[in-house]
Amino acid sequence: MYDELLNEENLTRKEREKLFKRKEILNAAVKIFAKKGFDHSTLDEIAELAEFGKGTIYNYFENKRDIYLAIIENAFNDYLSSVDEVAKKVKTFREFITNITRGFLEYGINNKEVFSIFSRDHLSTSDDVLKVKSIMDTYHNKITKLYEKFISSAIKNKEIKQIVPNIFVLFHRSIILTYIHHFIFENLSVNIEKEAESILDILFNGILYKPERSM
Amino acid sequence: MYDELLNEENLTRKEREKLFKRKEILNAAVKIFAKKGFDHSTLDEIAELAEFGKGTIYNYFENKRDIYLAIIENAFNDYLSSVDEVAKKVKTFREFITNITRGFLEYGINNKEVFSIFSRDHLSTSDDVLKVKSIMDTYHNKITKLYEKFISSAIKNKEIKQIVPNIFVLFHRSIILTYIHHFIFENLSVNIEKEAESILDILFNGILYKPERSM
Amino acid sequence: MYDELLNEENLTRKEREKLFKRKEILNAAVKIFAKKGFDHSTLDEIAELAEFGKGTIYNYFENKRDIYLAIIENAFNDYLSSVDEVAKKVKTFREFITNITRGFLEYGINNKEVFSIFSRDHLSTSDDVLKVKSIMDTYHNKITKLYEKFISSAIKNKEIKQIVPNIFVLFHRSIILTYIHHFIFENLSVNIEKEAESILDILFNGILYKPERSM
Amino acid sequence: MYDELLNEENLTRKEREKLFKRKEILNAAVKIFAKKGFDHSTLDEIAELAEFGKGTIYNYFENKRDIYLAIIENAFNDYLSSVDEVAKKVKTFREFITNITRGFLEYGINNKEVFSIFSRDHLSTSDDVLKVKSIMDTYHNKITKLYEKFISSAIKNKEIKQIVPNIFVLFHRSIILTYIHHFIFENLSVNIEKEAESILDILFNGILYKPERSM
DNA sequence: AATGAATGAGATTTCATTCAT
DNA sequence: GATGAATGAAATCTCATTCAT
Repeated sequence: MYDELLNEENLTRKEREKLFKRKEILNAAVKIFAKKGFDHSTLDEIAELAEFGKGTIYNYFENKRDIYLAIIENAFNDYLSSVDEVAKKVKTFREFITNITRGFLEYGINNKEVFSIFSRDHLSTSDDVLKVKSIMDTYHNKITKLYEKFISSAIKNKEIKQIVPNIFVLFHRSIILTYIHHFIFENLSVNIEKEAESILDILFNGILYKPERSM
Repeated sequence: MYDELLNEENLTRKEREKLFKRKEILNAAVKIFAKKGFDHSTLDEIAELAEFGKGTIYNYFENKRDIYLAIIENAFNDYLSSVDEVAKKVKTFREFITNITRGFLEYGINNKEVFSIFSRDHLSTSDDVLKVKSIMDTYHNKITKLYEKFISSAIKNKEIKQIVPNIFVLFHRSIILTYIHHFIFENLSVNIEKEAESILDILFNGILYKPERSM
Repeated sequence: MYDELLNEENLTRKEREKLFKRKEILNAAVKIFAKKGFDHSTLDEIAELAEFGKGTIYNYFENKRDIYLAIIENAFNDYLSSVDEVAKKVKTFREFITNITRGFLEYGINNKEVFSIFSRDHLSTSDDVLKVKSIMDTYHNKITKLYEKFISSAIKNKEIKQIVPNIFVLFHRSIILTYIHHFIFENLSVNIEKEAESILDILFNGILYKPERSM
Repeated sequence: MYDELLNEENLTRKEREKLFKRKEILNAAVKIFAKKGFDHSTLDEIAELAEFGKGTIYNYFENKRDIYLAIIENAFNDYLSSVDEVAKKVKTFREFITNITRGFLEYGINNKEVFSIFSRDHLSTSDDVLKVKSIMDTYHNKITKLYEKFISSAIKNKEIKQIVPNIFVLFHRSIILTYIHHFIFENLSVNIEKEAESILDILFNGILYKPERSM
């Protein structure tokens, strides 16, 4: 999404350059934040990795927190976009969940740093991160809306049990994050298709042994 | 577990006193850390809440990080102890999971502060300055060992699918934490029995609609 | 006034020590501020001159501005106290003005640094010094009140012309400051009695009521 | 005086243009400096108000301090010029003082920004980083010279008391500044003639030689 | 000549840790 | 053992100045 902005025809060279540099800074910041967390990351480190002077960063972001928020916001934006895209493309609940699961897994595996930031702070309550909370809330609500449509019709059709959409979204995300965490943690390579299959099997059918596969 | 140490007969009064004061400090620290996170908590605050002089803290802990690690360690210790206790008490896989689910839910709801710290750190993927990951590793492995016994026999008995213990532990923990977080966040009151039931239902049976209950 | 606090019997040794150190810092700060002005004075300089670590300053003052305000406030406090003291002691307008002129001259000559700060910023409009303005206003009003009693009775007795107290206070202060400035500027030694006499001569022979106008 | 430079015939168009732009910058700078003081004014603000790029400023001034000094110098220059002009025009001491008083009052009321900067600096006693004192010294001496001629002849003619020219200049300036400050501060409208009269009345009836002393 | 992005020195402030009492 | 005053390293952020375009 952000990247696409760079290709927009209707930007001047200057503007494209500015956007490009901004992205360079964000890329550096993601790496530092992922490794050390927000509070232990210093602007010196970020600037150094971005190969800019410390002061230059402040021409692109108001302050350190802003950089962090931009990252979080971008990540959620990507998340939301991908869910939205899927929602538009598919018909059934199962298709919806399958697609999202795959997309999410893929994103997480390919963006370990973002994942790391995301999973590190998403339960923090520090004052400074209240703003993060509110961003997350906003996106969570939008995403939930997209799930809801599919969930409620699936419930109506007696495809799935009576589940609370809100919880289900958390639940689904939590399973996927767990998987991603596992693969990053153990430094394993991932076959997206296959892992998505496992996740979906458990999600839909649970862990009980069943001789006849129902999926 | 930690508390039991205080009652141990084989400690002198001095030692018991020391241990008691150490615990006082930890109790204060948990509250502060839970509220503000590690970096925004100051030793002044902790000392004040613990009703000790700031310097005194250093007679009980090497430094601020040590206090934090002690808390994390205690939390994982409690977690391990409770899993261990259950493992000793029950026979079947289902009993095992049911008990742990209930116990964990109860603990989380009743120890919001510890839960808050724990859930912030239980997924750390990089070992930053806080060195939480190495503690986590150790405990995670021990806990996985305890799960394994039940999982492998359940698989053998065709009670459950072929699941990877390692992932399952993460998975189980994650679901429960998600629930707890949800209830704390939305400030809802929790019926432990009932919620454990929901969790277990989804875990065992998945979300697909089934007219005839199989549990 | 402030100094007297140090001798108060009802303070513990600790408290007296604290007050003493605070004063040490203020003394250092006055010198730096006088020489360089508020904005060009650094805490490093102040700390060094006070022979304290930079951080120590913050155990006695909230921030740099606070140090400045304490100085301004002390100066005005001294000023007010001395005017008040005189007001209580004397009967006539002429005695009042004479005493104050002498006292002020003496203070200014003996506290060149304070004078320097005082005359440097008393017309500043920088945002940061708005607080200074309000302190100055408060004191100016109190001091004007003390003048008023003498002025109005002197006007009634036809000793002096109809003058606006508010302006007169400014005016009187301004004359004295001019003198002090001159002596500091030219680095001259001052005979307080004599200079006060000159000032008063100019001042009085301007404002004295005279039936036969000579202008 | 400075403005006249612009009309000088012996300048090329280029030079006149350069001078014009320099003045544009100074006009902007005066406004900013008056409002925020030297240190809280940024070159960004000045450049924006002057409608130039930040870098352009450096084609006209060596650095920020230079801009400030140019303003101070201009102000003192105007001050000196106007005193000089009056000195050339009038004969008597009283005319001299009357004219200067009116001129100064008028200038101050009509150039609040310049007045604000001027009155902040006219008493600097230590030559800090801004190096204002040395400019002040030079001008003060020149101005004193112009006063001296009138003062000494007036003393000789027994029009006025024996006064020190140096002090008298300060004194006169101080009274006027005090008035201007008062009117600006209280946001009062000023009748120049009338206020000049008040000032002169107080000033003269203090310093006029009077055979019959009333004190 | 005009520009404004890049820069880094330098300022304030915080706070974990030390240590003399 | 308990204390808290003293400390200075380290962090964020600002902004005058430079310089390539």
